[in-house]
Amino acid sequence: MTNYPTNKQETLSLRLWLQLMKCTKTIEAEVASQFRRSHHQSLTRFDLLSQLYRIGDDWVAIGEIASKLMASGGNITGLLDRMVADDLIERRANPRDRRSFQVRTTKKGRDTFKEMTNDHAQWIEDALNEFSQKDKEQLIKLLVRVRRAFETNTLI
Amino acid sequence: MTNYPTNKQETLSLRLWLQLMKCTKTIEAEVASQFRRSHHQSLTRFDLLSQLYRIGDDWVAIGEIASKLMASGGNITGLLDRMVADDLIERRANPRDRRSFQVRTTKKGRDTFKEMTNDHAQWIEDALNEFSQKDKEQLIKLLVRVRRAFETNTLI
DNA sequence: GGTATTTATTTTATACATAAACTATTTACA
DNA sequence: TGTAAATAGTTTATGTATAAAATAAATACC
Repeated sequence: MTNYPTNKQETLSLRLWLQLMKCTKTIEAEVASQFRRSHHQSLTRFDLLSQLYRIGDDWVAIGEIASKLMASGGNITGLLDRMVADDLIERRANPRDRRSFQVRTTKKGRDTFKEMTNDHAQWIEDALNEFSQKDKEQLIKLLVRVRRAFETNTLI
Repeated sequence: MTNYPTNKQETLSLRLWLQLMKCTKTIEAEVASQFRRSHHQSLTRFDLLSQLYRIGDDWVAIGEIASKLMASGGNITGLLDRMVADDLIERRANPRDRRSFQVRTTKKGRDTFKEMTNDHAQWIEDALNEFSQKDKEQLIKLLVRVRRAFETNTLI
């Protein structure tokens, strides 16, 4: 009796996943709150500006950014609308394909992104400066392995 | 000329944080999508049911769960409303404090949680079974250290 | 015992996430 | 060339997140 699987003996794998999530959420919440306070911008917007920067701050099709953001179509329209309203990006019709639209950062968008990036890098640097290069490298290596394991595992 | 700070030389700390986020998001998206498919439930609901289970599936004040979920007040009311509507939890006035309300899992809520927990543990176990116990333990240790570093750093 | 403060929750407004249905093109190809 | 299929975005519906204001009851304290 009372011998049913306890459901409570957390395996090591499960503990690993829970710690991973907890760690990420803690940092993410902190960074997001800093962005809101210091720049009145969200992490999502920062992410989008990063993608545009990576592309070279040139005109890009909406679908291309959407895929890089892992944002599902329905979401991107409103996000871009709001960012256009705030003059961070501009939108135009694709001259070659009348189904398609393109966006690009404005000067204000680029300036905002630059400030956000600098702050962001500084916060992370400050928080993690106690770690040795070796620790960081090992952690990165393990994280990449975990992600790969998960990706290949779930593609089946 | 063209000698401005490139803003592009990602430090090791930054790379660590980006990999951490990428890893977590990948797994989280997968788990969330499985929960939706298999149980028509969200990660947030699973999280809430977990907290209730941890407490012993007894009546708990709404504020207490809210704090454990790191959900900000305004959010919890709607979440609970929907879960009550789905008969996963029940709500009552606190007999001792007329400002306060309490919630508790229903039988359906407990059953749902049990099924979700089993599936969840299985998915994680399957995905991470290639890792040695030593790797997992080390990763957990590092993650806890990272989180601590961040928590203490930002409390200042 | 009455008033100020604190506490518990809800309401409101806004942002962001997903999925599914829809519109307007473009492309493939018979 | 005409029609089916694919593609690009938007719209709609719903769920989840934040912050700030509102409501109501309990507590503190003079």
